[in-house]
Amino acid sequence: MNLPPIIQSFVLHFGEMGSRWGINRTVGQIYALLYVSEEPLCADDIVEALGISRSNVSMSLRELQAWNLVIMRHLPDDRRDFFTTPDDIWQILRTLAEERKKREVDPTLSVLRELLMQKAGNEQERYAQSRLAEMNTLIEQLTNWYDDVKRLDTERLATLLSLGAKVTKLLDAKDRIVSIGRRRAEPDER
Amino acid sequence: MNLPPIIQSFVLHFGEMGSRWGINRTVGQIYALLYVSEEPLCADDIVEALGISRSNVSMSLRELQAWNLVIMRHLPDDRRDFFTTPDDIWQILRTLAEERKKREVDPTLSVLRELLMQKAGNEQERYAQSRLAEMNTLIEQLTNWYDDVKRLDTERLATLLSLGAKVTKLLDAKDRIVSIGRRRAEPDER
DNA sequence: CATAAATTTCAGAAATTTCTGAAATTACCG
DNA sequence: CGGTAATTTCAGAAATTTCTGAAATTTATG
Repeated sequence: MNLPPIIQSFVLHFGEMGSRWGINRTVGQIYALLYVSEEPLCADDIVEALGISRSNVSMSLRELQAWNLVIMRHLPDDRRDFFTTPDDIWQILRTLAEERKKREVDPTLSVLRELLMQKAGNEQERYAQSRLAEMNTLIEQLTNWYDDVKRLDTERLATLLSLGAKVTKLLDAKDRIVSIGRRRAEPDER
Repeated sequence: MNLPPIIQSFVLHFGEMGSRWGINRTVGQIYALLYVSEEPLCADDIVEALGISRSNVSMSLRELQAWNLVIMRHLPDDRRDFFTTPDDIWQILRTLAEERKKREVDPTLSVLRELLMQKAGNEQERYAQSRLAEMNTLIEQLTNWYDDVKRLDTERLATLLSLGAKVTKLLDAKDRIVSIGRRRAEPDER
């Protein structure tokens, strides 16, 4: 591996974190490299930059494509495939959330629903089902919230984020304001 | 493994999902078993239920304790350690979020900050740093939001969730209401 | 359609992670 | 203390995942 120091550190870090994030080292390194590269890279660029085998690059790129985390591009008069990450980091975040949900949450939700349809055979199973029901409800609340929020454009999403918990205070304030509005004048919104 | 069918399916599912969630099969199975068990279990109960070695149970419980996902309890006149999960699933969610942040996000944030302090050696590194800066900003926004929201009590958190994207609409509405309030009367809140 | 370039596939090697059984340690009790 | 039950540690075995090189396939071109 022969990269400028800052880039190398970043690439190595992503490689090490890979296992915690459910991807492997090479996939993490390739992603990091593409993320900080201004121009799209072809497979052999990656081989050279990271010092890994061509076939490993091929399989790892395939993995990244399955995650929708990289974009394949073509240059005129060049039949090689080139790869980049999207420029917009908010878009990357959305993709990441979507794919992780698909892989890490949806299968569990579907198992929970199936197990909740079954008839408990004894007291032990009845208790277990009550716990599964709690988990199911929680995950449904979270995914409903997520489905709602993911449709926001970036600007509104950023607003929502910057508000954080203040939202609930705003809600309280809004209730008071509405009641003041009702007392003193008829607002044109409910 | 000899468990009632519903519990067995749930335990096996958590085991399979384990690798996607960054824990291993046994840890996933033990957690699932404890989660659906009404009474605390001791290590030998787990050995028997899951058909795995005593030492594996010991190491996996240690791992779950490191994640703060299980609680150790003692029964009178019994020197064995018993284990359960917290009853409150919202509390479980908070713990999970906290621990995943600690393991999956914080190390990256710290690397990003360090790399952003360094002086770029060339144009390639300058571009890379601009990308790192974007990532750093995004992660900071997300973690600030998280730090804010995690302090909410369960009721307010549930309210926030159920609102979802409607929050931004409420904000718009609130602006209009406030302006109406201002025009027609002096509200006692800003 | 022959050739060449690029990419993918895949069997087995290498590396890593997980699991076990035996031994060591700890905690408690009379 | 000495004994016993419970737990932990850890070296190596087993299982799984990752990686490679060689061969096969795909794609474009004259």
